[in-house]
Amino acid sequence: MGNMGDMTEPRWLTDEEQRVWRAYLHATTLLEDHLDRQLQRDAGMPHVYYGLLVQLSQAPRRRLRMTELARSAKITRSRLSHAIARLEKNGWVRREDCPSDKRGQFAQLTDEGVEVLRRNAPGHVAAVRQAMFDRLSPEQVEQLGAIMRVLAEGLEPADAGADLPWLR
Amino acid sequence: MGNMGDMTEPRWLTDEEQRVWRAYLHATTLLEDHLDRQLQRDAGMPHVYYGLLVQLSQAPRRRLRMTELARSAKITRSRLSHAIARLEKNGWVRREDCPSDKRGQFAQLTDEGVEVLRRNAPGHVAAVRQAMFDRLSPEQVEQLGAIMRVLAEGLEPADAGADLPWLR
DNA sequence: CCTACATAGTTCAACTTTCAAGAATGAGTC
DNA sequence: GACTCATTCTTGAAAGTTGAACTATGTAGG
Repeated sequence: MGNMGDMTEPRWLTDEEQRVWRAYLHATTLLEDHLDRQLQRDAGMPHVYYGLLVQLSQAPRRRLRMTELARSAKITRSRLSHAIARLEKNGWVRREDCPSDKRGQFAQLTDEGVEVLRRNAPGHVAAVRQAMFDRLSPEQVEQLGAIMRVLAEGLEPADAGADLPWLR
Repeated sequence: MGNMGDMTEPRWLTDEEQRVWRAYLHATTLLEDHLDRQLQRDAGMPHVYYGLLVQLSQAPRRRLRMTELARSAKITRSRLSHAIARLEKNGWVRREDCPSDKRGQFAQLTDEGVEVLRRNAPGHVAAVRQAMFDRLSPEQVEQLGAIMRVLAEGLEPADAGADLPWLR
């Protein structure tokens, strides 16, 4: 059932495409693992959690609504709830009620959280630089940026509209 | 302690580098989530597990030693043990003792496993194609391949030698 | 006000991943 | 053989993630 009514042979990947796809998977998993370990070791949290602190640090009053933070970090609200609970236990984030909407919560970066970022940002930037920017030519950096923007665009509004492009 | 003796101001990312880095994180997480959901929905397993079946399907006799499979899939042996246990419960993989090394185990793809792949490969390829290759120009595909190969190289021998490049 | 429905965030259970042991076998040396 | 150390794979507990169900509040229409 499902898509079995499609008689056409699927368009397999060419050899070149397969090579690129594997290189992509290979490199992205290695890099994510590398950063995860670096941050787990130095800062005591996974990469995603670190990203949450960064987002908060750049927000006005160093705080964001949960939904907003989830959206900008590309994670589910459920995952964010767990993550913030953990970061709160660490003392790096505090929750605050939203006055204008009693359902709402702000996640706010504490001074301790700022300090954790201050202490770990150099090491993290160094890791990113060493893994990526020190190895690519300026042209490649530009190409990578363009490519990643295209890919993100294709997945952004995500599932909605993906099958119905005329509704965009 | 650690790297606090370093008095030099860390080399922060330029604006352009930051944009590229964010685009990279953004696109890679969206894509991985997308494929995970596609495969979870259609094949009942996460992307990594699907990758294990693919690796096995391409190996001689459709089987690989655990360590070999872990290495080629870039995951720890521990993680692989758990994963294979789960796939075995599904009936898609079977374990076999290695005659020449009594510590060793083969993971072998079952006929059922082959069938699962056969059924899901078209959908998966379509997802990959739609997310990546249908959106990039041939030049971009080539550029992406080159870039990813460079990044992988830098992380490949991984932690060993990373801090001691003169030992390579 | 009341109903119906939408939105914000949390919680629970099932599942996956990680990390630190641990059990068994292999390999080298005396 | 006995000792030591390395390698292979597994296990168990803790941490993280997911998807669905749930609570509470907001919003629109009668």
